[in-house]
Amino acid sequence: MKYSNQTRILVAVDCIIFGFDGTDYKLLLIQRGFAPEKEKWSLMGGFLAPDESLDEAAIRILNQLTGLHDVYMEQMQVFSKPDRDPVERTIAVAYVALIDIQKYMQQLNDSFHAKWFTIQNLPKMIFDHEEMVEMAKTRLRYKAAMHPILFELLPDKFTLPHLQAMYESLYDTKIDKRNFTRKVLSTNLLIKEDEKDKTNSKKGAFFYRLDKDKYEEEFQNVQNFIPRIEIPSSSE
Amino acid sequence: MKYSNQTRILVAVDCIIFGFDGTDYKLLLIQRGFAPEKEKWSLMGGFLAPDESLDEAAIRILNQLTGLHDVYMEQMQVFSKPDRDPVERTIAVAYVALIDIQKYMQQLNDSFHAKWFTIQNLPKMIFDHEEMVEMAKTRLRYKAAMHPILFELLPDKFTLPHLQAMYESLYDTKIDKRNFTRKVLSTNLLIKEDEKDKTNSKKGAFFYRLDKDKYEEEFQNVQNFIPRIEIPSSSE
DNA sequence: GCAAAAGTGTTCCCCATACACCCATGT
DNA sequence: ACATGGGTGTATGGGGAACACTTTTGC
Repeated sequence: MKYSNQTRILVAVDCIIFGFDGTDYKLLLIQRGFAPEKEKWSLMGGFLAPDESLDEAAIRILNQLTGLHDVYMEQMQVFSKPDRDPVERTIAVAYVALIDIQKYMQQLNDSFHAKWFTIQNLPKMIFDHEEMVEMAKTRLRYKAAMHPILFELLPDKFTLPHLQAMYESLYDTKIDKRNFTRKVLSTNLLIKEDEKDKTNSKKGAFFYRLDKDKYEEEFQNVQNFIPRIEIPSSSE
Repeated sequence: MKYSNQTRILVAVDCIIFGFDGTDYKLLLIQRGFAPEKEKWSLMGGFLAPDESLDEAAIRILNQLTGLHDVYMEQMQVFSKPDRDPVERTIAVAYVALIDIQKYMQQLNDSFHAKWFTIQNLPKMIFDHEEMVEMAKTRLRYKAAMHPILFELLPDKFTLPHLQAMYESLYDTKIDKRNFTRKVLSTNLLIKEDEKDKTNSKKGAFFYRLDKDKYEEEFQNVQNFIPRIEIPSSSE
């Protein structure tokens, strides 16, 4: 039995994939090799299959491109303007993924002609993908101000200056390192390693790693990572 | 031209409609008069039409039931388990609406057999609608702790005790009225009227109304309406 | 020995909380 | 006059922000 007289619609999933390279936020895009909008860049996307949920579809699509599993990903919003895809009426469910660029580098699937773009310098994209990215940036800023979500972008071992640079770059602000250190360590989410990272200084900065259990346990707690910032608007 | 070899899917819109009657939070449900799941209650829903966006569909569907325009409504999340609707594969985009019960009372469309339920005492619902409602409650608590969203549930004129009761009920807590008053008034979102509401006391409580312009301007600012509350988890 | 980044403590101020009494009015 | 809910001020403490010098080590 079916519902009669109703329109069935194509459902796409598009993944907005963020990374951080130590200095800048990056977005992973693929070059579209076919019409329409050949030459323009595109989010990694695909269509919802009959036997999978949207979350499963998003995981599948992300994995096709990056080879990664166990990536932080969440549903953002559906884009549904009737004419957003000129080929056919399609609605697109946008997912946001945060990945550690290092891991991706190792597992890249090159057949998609993917490329990282710094988010201040994005190319023309197809359809409404630019709008999706704008919303994702806004939400990331909104959410990261209150939840320790940016850890998803970090490698397993990272330094406090590295972490601080992520916040400073995301909010385009300078943060006092003493206050930042105190605030971050007071969450007890970080575990100090003995090892140091000497790539950025002669003295070297201690590595930390995330206390995974505590992180998951306390993820929802509202933190206050960013001082005095006008937290950007969000439709959430 | 069309995309070939892809599955088209039915797209539903379901509206989670909250109200507040001065004491309790309410949810507006309709009784399903047809199989499957006859007798159970349901969110107000409908299917996405070919020429409308999801936002438009949600507004249309809400209007059919309540007759209301200009209602606060936002997209929550898509529910997409392959077997969520036994009739046919359907994905459902859940929208959350906040309405002033008084206004609704005047404009109710009775042909849907709609009824308000207090949210502590909800009936069995069809499909995954209970899950949708749970998520909506969680998000409302999450968002209302930081944004002045609950004003959407209030009539044009309301009193401070009325407003306080909304917060106390939502978070199941007692709030000190002096601190609450100070905090709320410090937002400058409220305009005091000369008139008093005498329905709840002999002395009467002053009416306030919302400064609409300021409200829209500052909606995104992160406030801090709820003291010492464990803000409930949210997938946002 | 010097340049360049990492690490570390203290003071102050503001804001959030806790707390109790008087006011207005209908009965 | 009294009961009921409405309205108001103050004192205290904690946490966020501002702020500068020492340490390490590769060159």
